[in-house]
Amino acid sequence: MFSFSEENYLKAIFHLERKYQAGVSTNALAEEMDTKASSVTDMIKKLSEKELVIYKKYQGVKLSELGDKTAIQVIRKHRLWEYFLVEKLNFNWDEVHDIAEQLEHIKSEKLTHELDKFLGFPKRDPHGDPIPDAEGNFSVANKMLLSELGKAEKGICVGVKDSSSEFLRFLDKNNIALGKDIKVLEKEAFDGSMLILIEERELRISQLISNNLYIKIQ
Amino acid sequence: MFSFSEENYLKAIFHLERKYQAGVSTNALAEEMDTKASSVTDMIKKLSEKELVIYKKYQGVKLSELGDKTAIQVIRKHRLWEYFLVEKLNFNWDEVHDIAEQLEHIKSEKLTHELDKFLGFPKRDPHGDPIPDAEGNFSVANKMLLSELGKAEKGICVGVKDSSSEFLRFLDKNNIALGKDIKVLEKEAFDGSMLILIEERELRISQLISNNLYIKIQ
DNA sequence: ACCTATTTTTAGACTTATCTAAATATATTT
DNA sequence: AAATATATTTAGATAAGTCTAAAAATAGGT
Ligand SMILES: [Mn+2]
Ligand SMILES: [Mn+2]
Ligand SMILES: [Mn+2]
Ligand SMILES: [Mn+2]
Repeated sequence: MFSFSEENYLKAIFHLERKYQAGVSTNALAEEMDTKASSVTDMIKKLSEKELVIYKKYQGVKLSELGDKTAIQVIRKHRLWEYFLVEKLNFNWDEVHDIAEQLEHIKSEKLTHELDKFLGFPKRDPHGDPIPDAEGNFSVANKMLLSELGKAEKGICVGVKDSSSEFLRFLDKNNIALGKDIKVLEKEAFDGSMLILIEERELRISQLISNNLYIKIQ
Repeated sequence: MFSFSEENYLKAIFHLERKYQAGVSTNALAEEMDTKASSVTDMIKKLSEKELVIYKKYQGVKLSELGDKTAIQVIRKHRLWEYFLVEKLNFNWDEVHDIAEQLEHIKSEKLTHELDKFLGFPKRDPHGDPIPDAEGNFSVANKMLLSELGKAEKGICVGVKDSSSEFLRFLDKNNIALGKDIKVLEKEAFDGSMLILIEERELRISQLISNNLYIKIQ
């Protein structure tokens, strides 16, 4: 159907549309895809010919209905495979992204569906991101960033915003994991750092950390 | 490491070397790869530059040690994924080949190993073909073709030579499956057809069928 | 040994996806 | 409103993998 490269562009546009709640600029896409603006223009033209995106010169790009649907299916596969790797093959959550980048391009609707069934139709991937169902519906969670919580407020850790290996291993090292209760004990106005209580341990974390942890309030 | 196309060529050369027990000709490879001889020559040159094959103009091609090792790893992944699809995801044995053709190119040694472990280190794929271990060792079985059996001889069905959907579905329809006992009741000299006994049922099969079923004698 | 048929290679072209450098359009400042 | 800066597109090139058509090498038959 579509090439790996086309699928990767669609996915990138999908994420950038949500990030900036607007059309996606050539430069933003070049940055996200780690490529040059001229390459992006070329690809956008091709995606536009295939009716996957809506594109007007110099005006940025956005996904068509078909492009959106296609991007979601790629994301669905990515997250299902990540879940598979962690839950069935003993991978750690910081090791799965690159492999899922490959697996997300495998073409077989039956495979995707049977994998989903085999995994018990999981709702979230190892990083707390929602796994769209076969129809493309995401289950939305009312999560917020830990940095938005005030003193004495608490919630459950439900996701990470940054899912780089570096950040995930930092969390591992400090025993921060999805599903754990977190309570804000102190909040430092000067640098945004906070003292949190997690599993009876007190831990001081910088704002960079609290800005990348999603919390659900009960 | 290597491209999908390169890996597919290596695999094809590997299979043809065994099929003809000799160097592989450009035309044979073109036929196997479903492409043109000129494309084969181009690719062979590239593989030769990368030291994956030994090639002398007009003299055919054979795998180097590195090429052999690489081909075996691709075959290992192909067969492990086929096993996974049948044993864990409820695929029928005639549905898995095309998906495995995609999955065999996923690059991650850890993934291959963890998958192998998860599956219980299976020795054979759903078609009875041996799955090489991490070091590339195949377990050899002393199988023979059903067509080579004489009247009153018997054995266990352990593999298929042709693993096309058409053949596999024919076997399904006639309740022929790996692991079943087969006894030759009659053998017709005229057309090579035979009457076999399989699970208390008598079945007449043409030589085309008996030529594509592997049997192990007790 | 020569002629012919077959196999294999080469030459030149095309597609996809990328790049650099240059041109053009849009946005921001003065 | 003009000048300048930034963003985007175009032009032309490259690499991988394929193709067709033509040339060259090998194999077979007499
Ligand atoms: Mn990921
Ligand atoms: Mn994820
Ligand atoms: Mn197969
Ligand atoms: Mn197989």
